[in-house]
Amino acid sequence: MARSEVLPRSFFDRPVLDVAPELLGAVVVHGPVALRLTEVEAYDGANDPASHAYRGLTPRTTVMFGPAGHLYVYFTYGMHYCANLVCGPDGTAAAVLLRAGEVVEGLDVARTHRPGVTKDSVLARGPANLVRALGLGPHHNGIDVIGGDVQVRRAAADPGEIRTGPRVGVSTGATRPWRFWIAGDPTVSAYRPGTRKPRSTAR
DNA sequence: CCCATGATACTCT
DNA sequence: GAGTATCATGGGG
Repeated sequence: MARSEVLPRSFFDRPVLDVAPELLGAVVVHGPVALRLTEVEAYDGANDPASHAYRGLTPRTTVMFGPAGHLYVYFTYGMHYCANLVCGPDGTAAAVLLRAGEVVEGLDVARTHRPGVTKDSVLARGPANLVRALGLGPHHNGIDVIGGDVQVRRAAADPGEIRTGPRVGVSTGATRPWRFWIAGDPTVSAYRPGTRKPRSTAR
């Protein structure tokens, strides 16, 4: 039987809305820690007001405009790092934000990355927590995930279990249902489920 | 359980 | 100078 195959660059070098849902279930590996992705979001720089790259190339977004299969790590809210997988051809700025996952290997090491956390299901819940659980940091910005320090193994979630909804924390382009997660997964469910009751009255 | 708020520093205009 | 692809905590139900 096939051992888990490392995703090739061609997997990432496609439209980001195709790649994102297929990443659910895939396993990100860094050192002893392996993480099964349970929640991701797509960002499409050219067409997406919520993307960091929407306003064009800046020093920070250089990696997003580069070739597929590299890691884009950014700093936000004064204290957190988040990680994306760059998609699409060189010159475009699409990427998939890694929002949550389940630690499936190296649990002991992942716990040391998240001191004080007692429930394993929250080790990698939320994009900044995921980065910490994996032991990633700003120095991983731009690294190649094909044959490098960080890799992604192919594995697919049950298509019937995939849900979509609006992205978290974005103010512009918020209606686009470009968040994808695995239904009922404990690493996702407590974190802003897509079924918020809308306030009926206009404001 | 759910919601509201403060912390904190980098990036771009 | 304003905004931010967030998290942990604390209070109320």
